[in-house]
Amino acid sequence: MGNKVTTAIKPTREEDYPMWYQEVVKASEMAEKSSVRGCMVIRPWGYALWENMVAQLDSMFKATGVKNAYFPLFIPLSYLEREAEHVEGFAKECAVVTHHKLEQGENGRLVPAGELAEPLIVRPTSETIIGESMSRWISSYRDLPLLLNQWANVVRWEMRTRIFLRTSEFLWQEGHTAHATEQEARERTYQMLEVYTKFVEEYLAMPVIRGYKSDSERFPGAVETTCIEAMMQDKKALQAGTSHFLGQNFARGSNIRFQDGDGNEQFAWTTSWGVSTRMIGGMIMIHGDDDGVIMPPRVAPAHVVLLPIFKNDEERSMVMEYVDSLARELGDIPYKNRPGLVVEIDDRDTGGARGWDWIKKGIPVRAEIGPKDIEKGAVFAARRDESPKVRKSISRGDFVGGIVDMLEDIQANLYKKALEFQRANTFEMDDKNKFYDFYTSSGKGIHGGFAMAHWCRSRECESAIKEDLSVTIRCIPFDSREEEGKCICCGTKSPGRVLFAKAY
RNA sequence: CGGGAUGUGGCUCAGUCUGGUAGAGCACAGCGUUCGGGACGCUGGGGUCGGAGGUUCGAAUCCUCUCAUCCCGACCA
Repeated sequence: MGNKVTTAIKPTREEDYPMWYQEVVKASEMAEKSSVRGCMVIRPWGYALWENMVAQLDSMFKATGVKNAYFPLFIPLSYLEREAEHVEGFAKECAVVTHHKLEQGENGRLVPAGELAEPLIVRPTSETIIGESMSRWISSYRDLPLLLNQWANVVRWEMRTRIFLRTSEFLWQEGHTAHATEQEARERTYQMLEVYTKFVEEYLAMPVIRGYKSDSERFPGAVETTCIEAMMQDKKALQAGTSHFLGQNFARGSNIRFQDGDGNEQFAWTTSWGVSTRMIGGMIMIHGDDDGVIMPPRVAPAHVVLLPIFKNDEERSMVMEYVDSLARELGDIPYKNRPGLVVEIDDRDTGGARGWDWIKKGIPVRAEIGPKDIEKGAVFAARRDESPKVRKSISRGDFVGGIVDMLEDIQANLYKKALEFQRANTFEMDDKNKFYDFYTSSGKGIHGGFAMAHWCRSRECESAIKEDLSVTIRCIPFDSREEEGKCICCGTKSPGRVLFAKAY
């Protein structure tokens, strides 16, 4: 009782962060768990967000010369075997198709029949099957570089799943490129990581740290894996995207060869890079509050919801007329990569619950419009990045004229807030005891944060820390300064600091 | 795949120990009163109690089997 603040989402982040996340996803109607084990249903509000993300990323890829294509869902078992580390990495989580039809069995149940000569796996990633095509398409250095991307679903049979963050089936894009030289392939690897960084920071408003993965965290079969890591509000790290330099490993496995200008035959150098629906989970966890999702305006499924208020039919027709014309006016205002603002009109007569539905969904701007506003030629507006109670009367002209600035201001605020949080919870550490305390000290189940600490580069120290604290090396940051130091674990010489954190 | 728990209207659960043939809150529909407000009242729709078998005059409740989900451990965009 008393003056306790009621929140739309229970439990709150502080009370139980993982449960809060589940509730936010449900309450925002973005997605739900499917009756199919480990899979999710992405609902219209969540899928519209994904479509906006896809549209933006797709145009950014194309601007770098990448072209889209589509490859089979099914991959012959033998293809996977072509790269040794790749097999090891993915074999344990493959869905396998062994039959091609169903027959009536005893007691009328359908049973699989028609066993396949060679089982097919459902793609967990497509390096091998795309490599097979590349090997046929490439014969000369003139065919290079080959820059491909596919938007697809993939399946990884996960033990424990979490909606958006880790599901057995998920949506993503996978870029695959082949190059004549090592240097060009490496540059492409970094270039695409930059694209991801730009997208995630400028559109999802998520500040990230770019870096290299340690050997143990590398993509199976890659020579070098780069990544972007973001800090969630529970101070855990989430990998938001990866870009791999594959060397000639997959080219050897898939026989991707070309003749260079001197007539010599060489293996191509390849890359692959991907981001997935997991980013949605990250966006929710980084910006959401105890009232639900907060959508960054630049990717929001809709920008403004208009909430008409009326008591009778007479008021209704007057208010709706005003609301409709306002919606049309807003719909003609271009915003970022979109031709016009997306406006929702919610005229349900469900009392106050109506406004809260949109708060939970995270729409950037709400505007209540009733007879009093119309009289004043105004709207009663609220921003999702402010308390639900903060609502201001703004003249219609100022609202329409200032809406883009308001959206951009929300976008900037979200990024700023997230960056401040990340910085406030990132520490340089040189003392092993302090490091261990950082990740074990009590306090509502949320510990530590990001620790920038020295590491001797040995696998032993890395796994000792993982064993002791469930803390892993998220990346070796690109921009960490040259600095000699002592390994946080064993005390021997270290060439520089790396980013440690608990991770999703 | 090991350890623990749970399956009852759309959701959260009570009822299970001490068998007697299904309940609450929320959500949903209708009507009314309200309302710049997560409102209130009345009325109503919706469940073969995860599934199969057994014990019994009678099973949500007891027994056996089975399936599924969740939490904890080894893997992961």
